[in-house]
Amino acid sequence: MSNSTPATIEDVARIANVSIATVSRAIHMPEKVANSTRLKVNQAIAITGYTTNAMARSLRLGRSNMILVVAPDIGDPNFSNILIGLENEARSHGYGILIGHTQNDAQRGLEYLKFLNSNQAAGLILFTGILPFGHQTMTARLPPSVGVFEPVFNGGIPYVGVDDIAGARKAVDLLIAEGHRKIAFIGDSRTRLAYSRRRMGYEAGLDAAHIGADLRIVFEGDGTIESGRLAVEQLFMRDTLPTAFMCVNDQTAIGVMIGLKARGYDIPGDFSVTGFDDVPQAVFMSPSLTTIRQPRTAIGKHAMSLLLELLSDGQPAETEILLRPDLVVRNSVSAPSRARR
Amino acid sequence: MSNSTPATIEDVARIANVSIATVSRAIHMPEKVANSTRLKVNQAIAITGYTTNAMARSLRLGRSNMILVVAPDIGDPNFSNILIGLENEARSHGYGILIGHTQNDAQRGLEYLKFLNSNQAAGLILFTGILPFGHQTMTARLPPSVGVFEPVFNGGIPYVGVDDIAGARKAVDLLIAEGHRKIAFIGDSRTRLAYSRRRMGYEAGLDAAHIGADLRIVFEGDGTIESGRLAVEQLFMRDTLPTAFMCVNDQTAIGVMIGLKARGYDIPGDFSVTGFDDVPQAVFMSPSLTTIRQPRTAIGKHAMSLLLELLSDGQPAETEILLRPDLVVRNSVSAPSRARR
DNA sequence: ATATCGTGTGTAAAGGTTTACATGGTGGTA
DNA sequence: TACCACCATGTAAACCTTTACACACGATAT
Repeated sequence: MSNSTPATIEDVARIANVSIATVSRAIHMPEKVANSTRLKVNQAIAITGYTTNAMARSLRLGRSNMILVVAPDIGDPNFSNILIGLENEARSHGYGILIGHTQNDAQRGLEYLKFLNSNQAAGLILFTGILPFGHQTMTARLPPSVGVFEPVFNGGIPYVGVDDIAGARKAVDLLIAEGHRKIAFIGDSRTRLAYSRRRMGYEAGLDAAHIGADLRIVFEGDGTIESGRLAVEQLFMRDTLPTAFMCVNDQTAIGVMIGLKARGYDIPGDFSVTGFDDVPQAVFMSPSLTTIRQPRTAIGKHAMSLLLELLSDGQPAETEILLRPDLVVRNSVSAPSRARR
Repeated sequence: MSNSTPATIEDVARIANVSIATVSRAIHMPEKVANSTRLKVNQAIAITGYTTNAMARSLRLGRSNMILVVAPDIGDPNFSNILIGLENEARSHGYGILIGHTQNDAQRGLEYLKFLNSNQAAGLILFTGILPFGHQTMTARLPPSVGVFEPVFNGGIPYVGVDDIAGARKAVDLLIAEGHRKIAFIGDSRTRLAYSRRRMGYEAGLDAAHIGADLRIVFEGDGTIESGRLAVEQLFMRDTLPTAFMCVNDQTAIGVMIGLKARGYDIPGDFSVTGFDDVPQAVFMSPSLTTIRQPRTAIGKHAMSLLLELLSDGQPAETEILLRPDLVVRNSVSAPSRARR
């Protein structure tokens, strides 16, 4: 049982006194072999401790049982929970997941492309909105792929994300319900499509409340903590102050809060702040951040099952799955202060 | 170039007008083939876009180019940065990494064991202090393995971690230097060896300062936020109050801070608190947490290079690599209040 | 001149699996 | 009884690579 070399299908066949073909069938197409034979084979498998050599199997089948997951940054706090969803779903279907991160480095992107070309992955999960493989992409044969968070630039790849417009709408509606009318949007329309959509939700909410363009303030940041801080500085300088800051993501919100606190303001007493994503830190901030939660594990699960579907059918059932983001009310929002209203 | 099926070594051989053996040699043992031939082969490779089929290669060689990383929980905030270190180091040596998490579920552990047995991974990185494979472990042939954070129970497996004793010593020394003498240790000696070592650092620090057993308070928790909160409750109930709480990890410290704040105390005015790990949240807490930083990316890098060494040599150069943890001074520690001293 | 050696290349086997095709046996129908 | 269909199983090829071994050729030593 604990021999030096692993048992092969041939060892099993010898012990069960059948051919290797029968062993293979007993494992993968049990209904094709007689009950008595199947029993013998199973016993032999138990005796030898045989497990199918995945290398040989993949070679023969021309596809592996691995899914490559490529993200720009695995350190991203959004990443790990998605990974859990991906991993669970994959494993329960006999697939494993391989991870790679590009750090937006074209060289590394190419390495993954080579990796895919060498047949090491049956499918691909992409976290970036763009294919990380440079211009070679056009000529490359990609395996079945699914995007996460937002559509993949080159098109043709289904994706799983969150309904950003609806999510943003929930945030802005909350602020309006609390009585805010002068609501700033600290955004970032350049890096991610999802971010542009959040802005659309913001605009839609104000439209619905008949709040005119004269009360709208939009600051274009880049989704980082620093850009949130910068937004506060700029708005104070231009003396166009809102009563609430609706931020495109939690990072930006953190920056905004740092900026406001540095100027001695109280949150939410003087200004309300909302985020988007519900990163793990959000609950530990002071005040804890009211934000929009992404159902991360569910996103991972859906993305993987969509991919698995693709792998078996060849045709995606749907090209876009948008999950419902939920409002998480904490302590960074209140009614606008009388003084500033 | 973008044919339907990938180019094989045979396609390259045909175009270069050599045998497949020569192609293989040109790629893997370039010094064995004549310059002119190597040139022809390289051109043919460029034309066909050939990449070695990793499945076939692994099958022939009897080992894969994948490293399996098994952690109890990939959502652990300590995890992702280590992963970055692991991934970078692996990739730069032509290996990819596969990830798995056990959630302390024996069933899943067994699946990974089968996975290893089917030759899909050349090596193993283990995050748990115990082998996650149940009692089958004894009989199993494990590939070369390296532990992270702490030694692996069954022994024989080298590991990379942090010098927990020295790290804890830095924390307790800081508290003592600030003037604290009655320092509680909120610990957890049961789940992880690393945690016991941190306690040893605590004891050693007090010994060195000649602070007697009568001033030492040790609460046995389980390393969770909740256990930190509970520790505060218990100590208040028993009316044995320290001036500082030295916590076995940041989670516990978070709990302690929640407990103290709930009772209306100011940190660090009334009580000082230290953590260990420097999780990403630590900086966002209020007050921000003074803690001991684990060099996570470096740990990942070292663990992987140790494993790669094992894969080529067969013999580990060393069986234990302890990295130096650094004190990160933030705002949760000050001199003890006069009232409580 | 022949023997010896080294260098560069080709031939073919092996690695473990899946599956198209062939085979043999059983039961049913004409 | 003869034929056919079907079912369970076996045989062998194929997937793509690496590498031990054989071979051919030219150079060097005897």
